[in-house]
Amino acid sequence: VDPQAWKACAGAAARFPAVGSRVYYFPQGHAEQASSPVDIPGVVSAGLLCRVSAVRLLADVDTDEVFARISLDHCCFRSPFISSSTVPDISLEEDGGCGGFVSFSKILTASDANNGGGFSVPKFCAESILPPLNYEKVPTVQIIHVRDLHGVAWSFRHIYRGTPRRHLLTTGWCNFVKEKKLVAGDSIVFMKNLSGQLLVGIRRTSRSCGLTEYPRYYPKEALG
Amino acid sequence: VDPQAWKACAGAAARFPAVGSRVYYFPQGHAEQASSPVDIPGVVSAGLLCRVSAVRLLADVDTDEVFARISLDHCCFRSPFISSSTVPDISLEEDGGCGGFVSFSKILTASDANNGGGFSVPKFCAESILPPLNYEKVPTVQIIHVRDLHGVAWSFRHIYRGTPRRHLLTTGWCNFVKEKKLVAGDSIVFMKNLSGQLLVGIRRTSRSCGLTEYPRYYPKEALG
DNA sequence: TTGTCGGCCGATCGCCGACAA
DNA sequence: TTGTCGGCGATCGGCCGACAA
Repeated sequence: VDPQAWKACAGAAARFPAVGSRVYYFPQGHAEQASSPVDIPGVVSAGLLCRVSAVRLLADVDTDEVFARISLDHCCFRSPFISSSTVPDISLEEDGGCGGFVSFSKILTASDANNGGGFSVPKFCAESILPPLNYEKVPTVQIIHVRDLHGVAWSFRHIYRGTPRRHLLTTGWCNFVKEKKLVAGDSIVFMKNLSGQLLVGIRRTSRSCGLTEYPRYYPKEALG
Repeated sequence: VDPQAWKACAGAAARFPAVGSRVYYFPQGHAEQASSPVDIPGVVSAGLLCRVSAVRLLADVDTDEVFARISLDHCCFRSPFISSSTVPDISLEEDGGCGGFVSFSKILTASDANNGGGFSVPKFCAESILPPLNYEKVPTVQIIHVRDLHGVAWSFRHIYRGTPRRHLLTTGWCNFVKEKKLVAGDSIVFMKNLSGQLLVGIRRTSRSCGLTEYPRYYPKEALG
């Protein structure tokens, strides 16, 4: 995915090593996070000096969560290594300035995540990222087109209404919440890239990982 | 699952070998149906004489489709073997009479499978399997409780109405259709076992295997 | 500035008898 | 006997401004 979008979604604390830098690989730390068991005979807790041969910035195809795949080289050891998005204490790769790429993240409130309602867009986010509205027309409304990190297109009705006036996303929003399985506490990241295209990313609260809601089997009594 | 329920769902043509009988195992036929590749070095197309050591009657946990797991013994070869529900030309195991176990199957019509409507219960099915209604009360209605082959309980509102009168399942039915992903052309099997308990099974049309419906991402234009 | 609430209006769900195959 | 249809009432989704934090 786009590196700037990746960083906006991963958050300011996200770090990953530069390609070519030397890092220590600790199987212990890997095993604690990996879903498949890690067992490399002869490698003990001391750590293994490696060279970073590649870093790929990716987004989970199901959850949209961003992560980095960091490939390591060793004399007799080569393995893909999936890190979490926050890997502190490793050398930082920085680019020079944001260069017109802007992003804004908001933690979803209960009202945002209720499928009954829309999404309250903070004023700063609307004015800095969303296309400008024609405030002379009433209702003051437009359809915005956004792509997620996988390139899938979404549209939202963006309206400026209420007393006092505020920015809201209505039609299209609840469908997005449903599809992405968002809950209150998750964050949404709105971004505008250099071409002016809108992107949307997701940062989930740890509690919402892998949660699944099963429908009910037992209808209520319904005697006529 | 209950052997009689299994047979009612598999259909009259279903056959499986008796335990202890001798059968030939053809890797070719197995490989054509298996989802995982079958590769047994040294076994060629000639077939392998085996003894049936066990037959288990099962229902797929996702689709409710019934199948038989037939275990085979050979001098130096033992493997679980999953057959389809129809395995002709193998010895037939028969039990003596139905002994009070009754079943009725119906192919779902468009009206049955439309989530808008209910299910038209054929008169013979209602009178031979469903609990008797009190026809003196109006509306003539009851809630029936049914278990699927996995033991999951479902309830349906069973009403006798319309001109001319007919049996219908209404409340609860459309939820069942949704959960089981039934489409027109699939069959539903209603059964009553020796204890008078109601069971429900499913036989799917081949076309509906593994079909998945994805929701739409793009809401229609909705300018106010 | 923005989170939550109740009102309200329109769309949809799903129960109904009519009618014909 | 039963499949399909249009009608229609109840429910729900979701858009709205009011109001207060």
